[in-house]
Parts: sequence; C-alpha cells; structure tokens
Amino acid sequence: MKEYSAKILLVDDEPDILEIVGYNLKNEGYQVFTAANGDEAIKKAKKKKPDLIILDVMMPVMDGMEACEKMRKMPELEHTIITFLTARSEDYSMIAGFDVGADDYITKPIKPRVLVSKVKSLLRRKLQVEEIAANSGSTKLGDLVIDHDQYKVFLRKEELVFPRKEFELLSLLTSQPGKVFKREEILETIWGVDVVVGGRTIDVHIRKLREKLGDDSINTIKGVGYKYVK
Amino acid sequence: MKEYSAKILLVDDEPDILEIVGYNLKNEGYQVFTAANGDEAIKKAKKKKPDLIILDVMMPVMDGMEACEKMRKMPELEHTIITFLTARSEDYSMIAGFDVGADDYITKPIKPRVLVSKVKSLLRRKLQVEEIAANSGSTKLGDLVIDHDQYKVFLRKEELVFPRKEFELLSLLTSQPGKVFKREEILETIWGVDVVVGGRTIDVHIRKLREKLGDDSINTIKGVGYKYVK
DNA sequence: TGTAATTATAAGGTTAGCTTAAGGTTAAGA
DNA sequence: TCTTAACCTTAAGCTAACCTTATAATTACA
Repeated sequence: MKEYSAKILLVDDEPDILEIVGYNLKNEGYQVFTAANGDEAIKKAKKKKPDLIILDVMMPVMDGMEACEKMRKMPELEHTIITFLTARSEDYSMIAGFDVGADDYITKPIKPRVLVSKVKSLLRRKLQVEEIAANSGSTKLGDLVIDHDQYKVFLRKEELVFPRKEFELLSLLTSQPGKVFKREEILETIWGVDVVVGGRTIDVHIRKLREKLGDDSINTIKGVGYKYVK
Repeated sequence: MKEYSAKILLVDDEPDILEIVGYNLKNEGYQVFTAANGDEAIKKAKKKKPDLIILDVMMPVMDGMEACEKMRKMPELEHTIITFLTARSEDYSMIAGFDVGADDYITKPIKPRVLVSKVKSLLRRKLQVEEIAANSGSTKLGDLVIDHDQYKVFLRKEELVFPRKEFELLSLLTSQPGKVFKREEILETIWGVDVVVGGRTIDVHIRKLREKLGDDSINTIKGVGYKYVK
C-alpha cells in the first residue's frame, strides 16, 4: 500500500540533529536528504523536488527565513510543504515564518516520536489536498467516488451533496455493485427492523439518487428491488 | 492507509476469558497478545508495546492495580490505554483504578459485543488524540494559525481567544481538515467516554467557533457531525 | 390491452440543528 | 477565604433541511 515513499529535505547546521531526525524519518520509510545551510538547501530542493522541507531558522551562510522566501518563489516547489524548526517561545519568529510562506512550525527540543507523527500528518494532508480519492475510506466506481470519512460523493470530480438517507442508500447499493437489493432488505438496513415507512418512500429516494447521478446507474427490477450498475 | 492493525494485550488468569475475548477481538482484526498475571503482563507490554491493555483486577502473583501502576511509569507505555476488567458494583475498585492511572474500566460479566465496541471507541479516541498531539508546534491552515504549544490562535495576524473547550474542539476539527467528525466521536474525544453532557452542548461550542472564525469554515453534516474546511 | 408496480411532483410533517439567554461551575485574584 | 469573572452547560423556541406521504401519470409485463 505504501507504493510511494515521500521525499523529505532536512536542513540544519547541527550534524547531530540531521543524524537523529534523519534516522527516525528513514525508519518510517521516507527518503531523506540533508543540507547544512540555506544555500545548499535551495540547490538540493531544486534537484530533488521534495514533498516536505524541514528548515532550521538559525543557520550560517543563509538562514531559514531567507531560504524559505526564495524557495517559495520557485515554481517547482509550489506544492512542497515547508516547516520551520525553532527554539520554543520565540513568538515573533513564528509569525515571521508564516509571513515568508511556511506552512507549519515545529519547536525544539525535538521529540522524535512527535516529529514523526507530525510529518505523517502533514504529508497525509498534502495527499488529501492533491488527490481527493486515493484516501482511506473511499470507494471508486468508475466516475463515482464515495468518501465515507468525509461523507462526500464526487462524480467526475464534481462534488454532489447527498443528505443522510440518500447517502446511506447509495452506500448500500454501491457496496455490492450488480447485486439486487430487495426492497425489504433496503428497508431493514437503512430504516431498521422496527421502523415502518410507506412503500413509496424508497422510490422517492431512489429518484433523488438518479436525479443526481444521471440516469442509468441504478436499475429497477420490477417486483423485487434495485441494483447499482456502473 | 489503514493497514495498521492495533495491538491489544489481554490480561486475565482465567483461560476461558482469554479465549473468548481474544477470539472476538481477533475477529475484528486486532493483534491480540495474552498474559495470565501482572508480572507476565509487564514483560509482554514492554516487548510488544500494545496500543491497549485490558487488565483484570483480581489476579494471582501480581494483581491488576499493581501492574497498572508499574506500567504507567514506563515511558514506552506512555501512550498506551489501560482499561480494567472488574466485577460489577465494586465501585471502590473503579475509583482505585483511576487512581493508579487507568483510562477506563469494563465490568464483568463480559458481553463480547459491548466489549468490542468499547475497544473500538477507545482506540479511535487514542488515534484522534495522537493526531492532535502531532500538531505540536503551530500549524497554518489558510488564514488560520494555531499554536498548540501556547494555546493561541491567529486569524489573519489577529489573535483570537479560545477558552479551553473551544480550543480543543477547534484542534480536533482542524487536525484532519475535510474529515467529518461524528457528534459521538467529538464527545468521546473532548469530553471523555464517561462524561455525559447534553446533546446541545456541542452546537453551542460550534457556534462560538463560527462566531470567531467567520462563518464558512465549519460545515454541518446534518444527522452526522461537523467538519472543518479550508 | 389491462393490471400492478414504479415514477414524478408537490405538499405536509418531523427532526436536527441554530440561536439566545440564563443558571451553574470553576478558576483566578484580592 | 471570599469575590468576581470567565467559562461551560442547559433549556426553550425557532428555522430550515430532510423525510414521508399522497396523488396522478407512466411504465413494464402478462
């Protein structure tokens, strides 16, 4: 499942930090590159096009702020996440960091566990932004993407809004494409055994689904029920 | 992204319990390890680093209380959830349990279905808390900057004041932008498993957030929950 | 072609959530 | 400790979205 391993550029003038943080990140399966100052960082960033850059603020030759500012202007790094590394409680530098285009901010002293989970969450967020699908709880059926976590449905990249009952009905039908769900079955699953609703209620919801999906994906089997076909 | 299956350490001196509970948990896809007394539990916990430990109170060699107390002091188990297993109505043992650092307790006789759903909710809660912890330092989401270390929030450079509950709620929602958090989930994460507050409490806090953030960043999914969108 | 089932449309009813305000609780400061 | 202010929770009425029903039109199949 981990087909793609993210590239991370780690920039700090202290070899110790490079070593320990680098070790932990590699351990998680990331590709790690390092640089010791801003100048070097820019060169490497250009060459490697990392997904994430972790940048110490205080460095000789060219400090983090300046490097960040420059990198932010490079079109090939447009989608790269840049996060600063700084000593705690320097408020002003945090704001300044965001000003020059940083996305995030990590305070020293660094705790490897915390840093690793932070990196994970940043990269996950990036993925989510880049690719709506490709995510955990989502199902793809041709043009249709159903994201169960986000309660969202996309048809050819366009988002459709489904209220709860409609969403549940669609989820049910698409859970086994091609299978015919009997009316009775649908009622039990979505409305529950004890809830009694009129026989026409299902039809109306089916109609709403068809309206939004465009007509031919839900078939009627007369006298029995409905099925989803892609 | 969801290939990780949680590790659970199950500790009880009755083989029957180990068997039946273990079976049910494995069935749900968890990795289950077992131990028959506190001593053994500590050793296994150290080696396996489980996400969750289910610990019987009454055991020979070393009882649950003592084991819990010791495990709580081990840094590698810092993020592990410990829940007790106790005969009903031994109130005092429940209190004592929380004293020695337990997170929750389950009463006997055990109903597998109940236990499984409790386990699920504990693990889910743990995941969310970790996700929030990963955001230590500060984070930028569009115009919004959240400083988790200092409990501060800035919207377009202006500082906004969020009391504790509001801050936690905002942290949770922003920890995974786009994800829908169910009301139930929110309650568990922010108010805790055992705290019971009325259903309208969430709404009111959401409203306060919206008031401060300006309206469209928190969406309602009726019948389900809320999500933060950039 | 006739009948039963489904579809279309619109109009109520219901429920979840929003809003506001007030009471209770906790925490901070004198 | 007492006072005060901030915060949290609850309550109640209101609104709007959603769900269900009713009815008429249409379709599928014997």
